Amino acid sequence: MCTTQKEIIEVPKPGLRERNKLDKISRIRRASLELFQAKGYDATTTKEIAEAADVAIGTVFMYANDKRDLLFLIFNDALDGVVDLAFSRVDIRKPLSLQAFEVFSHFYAAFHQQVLLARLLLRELVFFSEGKQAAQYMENRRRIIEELQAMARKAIANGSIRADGDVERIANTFFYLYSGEVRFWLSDEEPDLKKGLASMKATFALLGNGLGETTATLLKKRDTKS
Amino acid sequence: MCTTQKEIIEVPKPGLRERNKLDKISRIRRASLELFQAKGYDATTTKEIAEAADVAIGTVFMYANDKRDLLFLIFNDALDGVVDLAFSRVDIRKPLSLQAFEVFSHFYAAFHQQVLLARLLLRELVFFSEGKQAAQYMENRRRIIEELQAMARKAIANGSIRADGDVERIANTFFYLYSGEVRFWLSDEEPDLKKGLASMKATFALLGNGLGETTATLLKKRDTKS
DNA sequence: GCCTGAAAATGATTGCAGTCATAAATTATT
DNA sequence: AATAATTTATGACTGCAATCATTTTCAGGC
Repeated sequence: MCTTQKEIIEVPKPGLRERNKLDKISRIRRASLELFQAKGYDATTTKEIAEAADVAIGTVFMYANDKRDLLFLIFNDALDGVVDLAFSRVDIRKPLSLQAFEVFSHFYAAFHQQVLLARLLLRELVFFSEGKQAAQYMENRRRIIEELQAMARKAIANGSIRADGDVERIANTFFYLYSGEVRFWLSDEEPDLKKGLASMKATFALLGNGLGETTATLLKKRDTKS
Repeated sequence: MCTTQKEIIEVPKPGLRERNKLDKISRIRRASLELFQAKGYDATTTKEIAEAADVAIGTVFMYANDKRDLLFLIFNDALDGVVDLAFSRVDIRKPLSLQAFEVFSHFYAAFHQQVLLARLLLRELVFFSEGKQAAQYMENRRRIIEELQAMARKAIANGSIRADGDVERIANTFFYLYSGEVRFWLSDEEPDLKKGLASMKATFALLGNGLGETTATLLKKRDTKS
């Protein structure tokens, strides 16, 4: 029976070693979160975290390349979930800029519950991270951009945005604007969720409408054709 | 003669103390630059910098709050100059997105000469810096945004962009796009100046033209009117 | 030229992030 | 069941960033 079951289910055996490992990581994450919240990031020492997690200091640095990597360890799983949720709710009938806004608003909601840590996360987050956990974060970001590209592609197929657009550029542009907006929002002492969202929405709309530099040209062309 | 001269020129006397100070700062800057370039940022110790600059370690931390602040110390003066140059060359007859592109292209040129350090600078640079030198950098950024706003205002007066635009939002938007673009560019192993500039130009043009979400609406309105 | 207060400079010291040689725990092999 | 191989865990230790009590240097008043 047992052997049969083993053969039927493909990946059912986490293995003792693996389970121990995950348990330790989990304890480190919890300890980091609690101590960072209670004492602040700088005031918390990695040794304290190790003690609270009941592991040796060396173990902490097995799962986080350095202290800042612990911030990613804390957020990564949660953010993966947010990405899933955010993109499962897009409505491709809406204007693309609004779709993008709604996607990113989920991130705002998540960050708003952890302003202090979110601020630190974004402070430490940069294009050139190297930590184990930061790598997962980067992967997450790649996914976001990919999904945005898919949205842009559909919008073009839809005819809801101009057809000459480069989906990669469009996706990156939304991401750059989001990055700027969210940092600006979090740089406030006590970030206001509604205000932050309104600002991002307006900025996305600006991209949607454009500055109007070519409007004149566009109208002229049409006149000539018709 | 001397006393007369003293009275004529308003701020001619730097004072010995001030001169010593500036000299020390200058030596620290030079030593930091040389060592960071020669050995890399992480491999260089602050003690080495102090020795090379012929000052005590404590003195280094009088003029830089921390090690990352030294990066700003290195770049600040140069960047101030770049800002001056960049904005002195704007041609308000061109499309706003092109003006902005030309402004930021000066930064690309500057960073291109110091890719490694520029990467580090932008890695360490964030919205929430606190160092003495970082503060100067922030001030610099404020100036950039202000100038961008002025450019947007003129463009509206010009009639070269839609009049309903919020200049603050427009300026921020350009800055966010630049920030994203420049980081993406520098994240490449060996950043290509032309490619980087072309990418920023295209992204700015996208903002200028918009995604075309409202084009249909716009044309319809016009048809109704005429 | 001397005195006093203030600003700048110093470097021994401290506390922490992160390492690494060693050990323990788990899995694989016979 | 014994042994080998591999992965995970450990914590004493190291090197460095950053501090701060003390000393030195300068300016301005008398």
